[in-house]
Parts: sequence; structure tokens; C-alpha cells
Amino acid sequence: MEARAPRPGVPVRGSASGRPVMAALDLLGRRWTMRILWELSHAPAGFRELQRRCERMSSSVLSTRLDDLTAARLAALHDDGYRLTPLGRDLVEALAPLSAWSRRWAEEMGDAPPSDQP
Amino acid sequence: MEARAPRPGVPVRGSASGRPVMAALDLLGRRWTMRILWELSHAPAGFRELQRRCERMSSSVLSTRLDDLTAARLAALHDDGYRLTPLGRDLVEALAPLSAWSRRWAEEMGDAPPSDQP
DNA sequence: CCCTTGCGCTTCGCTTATCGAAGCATCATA
DNA sequence: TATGATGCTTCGATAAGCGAAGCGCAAGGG
Repeated sequence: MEARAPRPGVPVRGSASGRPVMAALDLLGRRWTMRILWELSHAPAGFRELQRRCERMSSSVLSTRLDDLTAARLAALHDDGYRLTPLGRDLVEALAPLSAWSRRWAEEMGDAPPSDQP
Repeated sequence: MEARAPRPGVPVRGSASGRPVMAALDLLGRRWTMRILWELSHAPAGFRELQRRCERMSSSVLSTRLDDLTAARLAALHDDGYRLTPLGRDLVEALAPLSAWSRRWAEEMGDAPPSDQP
């Protein structure tokens, strides 16, 4: 472990206020964080399997992200690999509408291509 | 404008599949993206005001993020500044449960300090 | 006993993203 | 004409992310 993981109530990158939602935006705005939560919500996974599921994620970043998530109490390492905590499951649940939204987004972007790609 | 903004249906950082939700995770996983959406959802804002609202955000990154969001059709520049599009407003709405979740998170983290800070 | 295989990570040199002070062109008001 | 606001760019410096290699450990053959 090394760098400070964002925690509510404490100033984070981009916000001195310590407002919980800002800590959340900091944590989730780090690369791979949401993807890892996403994958873990489907099924628990060990380090190496998680890496396989997130194609191209570097082991070093996976390691620090798992530290982040562990410090934030959203995930924890068990005998069968990393699992979301109840809090982590709630977060994924809060993020769930993203999936439906992204399909709407895809539709709307599909209609009129943004000036490249034939 | 310069780099490719993530779009659904096209391979993005961390996923070759083009699944819409992966494009969304890529876009939202870039620093400041969600924060900007958050701020714009409260009120439209011009470039410099937006920068003021997002304390410490560098102008160069704000510029590229606004390009990203514009290319993704989530925001657009009007006479009175940047505004969310209807699609952008939907996204913020999909993200709204985060706020409530983060308060629960704050409670749970407040209970037992994570082994530093007296 | 090795020997291989899988595990959870770490290390480290390289590339990319982000930072932030400075500046540019433009418009409005004084 | 000068002052201050706007929307951005530029560019050198720092931080974050990358990925191949490797470490120490444990389990399962041969």
C-alpha cells in the first residue's frame, strides 16, 4: 500500500471540502476503478483472474486499485478471491442505471456519425 | 480537439468489445469528467466559471474534457455557456444515486478510522 | 525430493495524462 | 485607449498508468 485512497470526510483530489460525493467522484474517476467494481459484481475473482477479465489492465495498477477499494471498504480479499463488501454492492447498485443509459447513448450516437468513420 | 473521445460501438481504452457500457466507463473514468457533468447539472457555466467551480482543475484538461463531452453529445456550448444536452441530463440522472450512496459510505467510514490519523 | 503450475503481488524503465502559469485573440465597458 | 472579462492554447514539469519480468509461497505430480 502506498498512496492515500479517497475517503469521505477528508479532502481529496479536486475538492478540499471533504464532501462525500466528491470523494466518491475522485475514487471512481481513477482509471479502472469502476470496471473492477463492475467485474466483481458479476462474480468474485482472484488477482490474476480479475486481470484477465479486464483485458490489458496492468498488474501494478490493479494492485493499487485493489488497495484503494480495500481501504474504501468496497472490496476485500477472501479465500476465494476478491469480493465486494455490502457497501461495494450498494455502490454497484447505485451505478446500475449506467448500463441502461449507455444503450440509449449508443442509439443516439449511432444515428448521426460524428464526422469520421465511414 | 485532438484525441478520440470514447463512443459506444467503438473499441475504447480497456475494452475492445465496443459495448456501450465500456465506452461509458472509459469516458467517466477520466479525471474530472463526472465532476464537470455534476457541476453543469446544477447550472450552466462558461469555461472560466466552470474552472472556478472545479477548484484546481487545469485549463488544459478542462478544455479537452469539454471536447470529450461535446463529442459525446453530453454537453454543448451556448450563448450563456456550456449546458448539458438532454442525453447529458439523463446521464447525471443515472448517476444521481451516487450522492445518497456516498453519504452512507461516509457514515460507515466514519465509524472506525482505517488505522491512521488520530 | 525436485519440478512445474498457479497464486498474490512488486519492481522498474518507459509512455501517457494531467498540471498550471503564462499567453493570445476577442469583445465590452469605462 | 486601457482595463478586465471571456474562451481557449502552449509547453515544460510532475504524476499516473503501463507491462514484462520476477519474487516468495503453496499445491500437485513424477
